[in-house]
Amino acid sequence: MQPRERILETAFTLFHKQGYNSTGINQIIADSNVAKASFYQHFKSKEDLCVEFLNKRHGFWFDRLNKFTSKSRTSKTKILASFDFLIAMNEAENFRGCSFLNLLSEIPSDNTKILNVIQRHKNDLREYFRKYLADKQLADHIYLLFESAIIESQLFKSQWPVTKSKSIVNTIIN
Amino acid sequence: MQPRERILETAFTLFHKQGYNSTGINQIIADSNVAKASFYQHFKSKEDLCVEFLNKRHGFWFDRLNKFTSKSRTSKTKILASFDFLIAMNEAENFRGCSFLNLLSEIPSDNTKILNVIQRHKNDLREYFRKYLADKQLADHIYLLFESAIIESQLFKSQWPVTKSKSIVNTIIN
DNA sequence: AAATAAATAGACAGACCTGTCTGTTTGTGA
DNA sequence: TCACAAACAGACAGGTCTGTCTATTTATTT
Repeated sequence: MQPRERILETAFTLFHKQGYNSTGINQIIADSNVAKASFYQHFKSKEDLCVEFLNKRHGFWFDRLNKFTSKSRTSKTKILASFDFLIAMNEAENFRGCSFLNLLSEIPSDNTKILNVIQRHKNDLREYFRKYLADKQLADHIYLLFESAIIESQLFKSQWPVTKSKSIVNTIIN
Repeated sequence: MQPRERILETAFTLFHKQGYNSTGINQIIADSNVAKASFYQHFKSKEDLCVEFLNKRHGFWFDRLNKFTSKSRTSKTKILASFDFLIAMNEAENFRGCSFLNLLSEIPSDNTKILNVIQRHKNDLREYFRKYLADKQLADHIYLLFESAIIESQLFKSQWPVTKSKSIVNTIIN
């Protein structure tokens, strides 16, 4: 594997596991067996790597979501399966929550470059629910419960917010 | 004002405005006109100060919430007013979101000391809604929408998630 | 085989951070 | 007035961080 990909792979793991500010360039290059000069040949700064990480995570996350829900046929079952996807992700990633929301709290609020990537990701998620539902109000309602499910399960290190959100969605959806 | 209080006052402002990791001890003591030795006489570490900051913020936040909703008489209007409180806070604090949720993303996930304080705060908020509603499922539903309203308005730097959540709550509440 | 590009190791600058320490000044109560 | 405690200023240790630099080695291409 090429150095650039090794770096992205390592950043993908470490940024999500440890957070952005707690992960230094030195650890990234050590773990990916790359020289520091090579790193700065491929990425002009740590912030640059962060943007690429978020883009990679964006693709990864939606791919997995779509794969996970692909078995479901109806809109309703697809949406309910999306909550099951959250449960699976919490399990697989030890309740580390959403990389995008975590970064939102880590960056200064005037960092528009990264903020834009985060907003784009969440807009796509909002659109994901709107795609399946004619009732846009209902779609937003579900989007808000979905976001809560993510952040609250991270906070309480428990699946109850997801299962509760899912059961609420099950009743409000027609 | 005594040094200890000056420190807490400064930390209260800076931690919320800049975040925990972006605020150094040196800035705190400079802004509060206190010697470094004095700081470490009152707080054994930065983490120690962080816990006290969260406790102060907890009291501050619930005080303001209760004051803001005190005019409302019924459970329903009190709950709806709680969302108006969020709007006012976003306005006053420039969409910086919830200090507790922000810290959740900043600390390593094994920091149980701070995590406990965060969980306690959110449990109290969950209890706040349960206090007004016999239907505990409904109370949790509102709690989840309330949390979404906080985090999403911070994310989009916009009040729409709050007004949308509020209007949803207005329809699901009896 | 020679030339060019890419990757390597790792020292270094310059700036931050937390926490400790020394020594001085101020304030208060006996 | 004397003693004691509290706050002061600020140097310092020891560690972190990002990003730059030199100099060497490996690959690839012509």
